[in-house]
Amino acid sequence: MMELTRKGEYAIRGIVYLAAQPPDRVCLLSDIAAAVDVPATFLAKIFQQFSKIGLVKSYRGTGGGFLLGRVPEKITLLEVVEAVEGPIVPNRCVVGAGECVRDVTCKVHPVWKRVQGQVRDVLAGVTLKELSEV
Amino acid sequence: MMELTRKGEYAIRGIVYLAAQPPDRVCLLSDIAAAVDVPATFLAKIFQQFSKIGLVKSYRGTGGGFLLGRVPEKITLLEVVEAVEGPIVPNRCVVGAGECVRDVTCKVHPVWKRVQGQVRDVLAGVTLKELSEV
DNA sequence: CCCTAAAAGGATAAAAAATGTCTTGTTAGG
DNA sequence: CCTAACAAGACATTTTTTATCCTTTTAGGG
Repeated sequence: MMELTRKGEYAIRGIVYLAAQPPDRVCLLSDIAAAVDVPATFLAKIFQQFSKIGLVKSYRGTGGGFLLGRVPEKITLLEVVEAVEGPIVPNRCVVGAGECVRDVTCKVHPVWKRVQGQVRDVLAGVTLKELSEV
Repeated sequence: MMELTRKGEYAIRGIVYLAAQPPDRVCLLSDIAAAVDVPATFLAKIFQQFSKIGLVKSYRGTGGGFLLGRVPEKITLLEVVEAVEGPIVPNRCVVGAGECVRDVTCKVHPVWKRVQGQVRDVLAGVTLKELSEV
C-alpha cells in the first residue's frame, strides 16, 4: 500500500537531477535520462507533465532542452509527486464530499483525512533545494 | 497515489461490521458480505487472511462462521490494512537497507521514512472499537 | 455412518493500471 | 531547408487488481 509508482520515482530522480545543475544550464532529455537511468521515452512523458504546470521550462530545437521552472527552494516534493501521480488520496472516500455513499456515517473517513494531511505536510516540507544539495 | 485498493476497503468494512456485533456472536460470511455489500467470494479471501494472523477466528461446519480474534479495542486499523495490503511502504527505497542502489546517497529516502512513520502512527492510533461505535 | 453446512485453498479469468515504445507533429537554429 | 529537440497521440506489453469457480477439509446432526 501507499507505494510510489515507477513514474513517481523517475519523476523525482529526473527533477532532482535538474535541480542539482547550475542555474540556467539547459539539459537535454537524453542526458537526464541517461544520468538518472530512466527510459528516455518514459521520462519525456513525465517532463511534459512537469512542463504543462510550469515545474520545468522547455525549449525546442537546436540548443533546446529543460531547466527548472522556479528556483529549487520554491519547488516542493509534494508538487512533484502530485504532478505525476495525481492528488494524494489514501481512500476513495476522501475525494470530494458525497462521492462515498457511506460518507455521512463513515467513521473511517476522518482517519483517511488525517493520513492525507500528514503525508501532504511531510512532502510539502521538503524542497528540491534540500534534495539536490551534496 | 497512496490509494487504498478495493480489497483494503472491503477488509475494513467487513471487520468493522464484525466489531459492531455483540461479542461471541458468530457471523456467516454470506451475511457479512451482504451487509457490507462486498462480493462474498472476495470477502472470503480477505477473511482467510485475517484468520491466518488471528485477527478473526473462524469455525467450519454447521453453526460455523467468523468472530473477532480479539476485543475490538485491541485491533488497530493499521493491523487490518497491513493484513490485506501488505506493509505500508511509500517508496521501494524504504524496504530494508540495501534494496535501493541509491541507498547511501539518496536524500529522498529519509523523507519517505517520515511519511511511512506518520501514516503508521495515524492508523495505529485508531481501533475497531472506535470505528464500530455508533 | 452419511448428509449438509460452512470455511479453506487453489486455479483461472477478466478488467484495469502501469510501463514502455513508436510515429508523427511542432518549434527553433544555422 | 535541414537538422535538432521537445510535444502529442496511438499502440503494445506486462503486472496488478478484482473477482469467480471448483474441490477439499472440517464440523454438526440425524
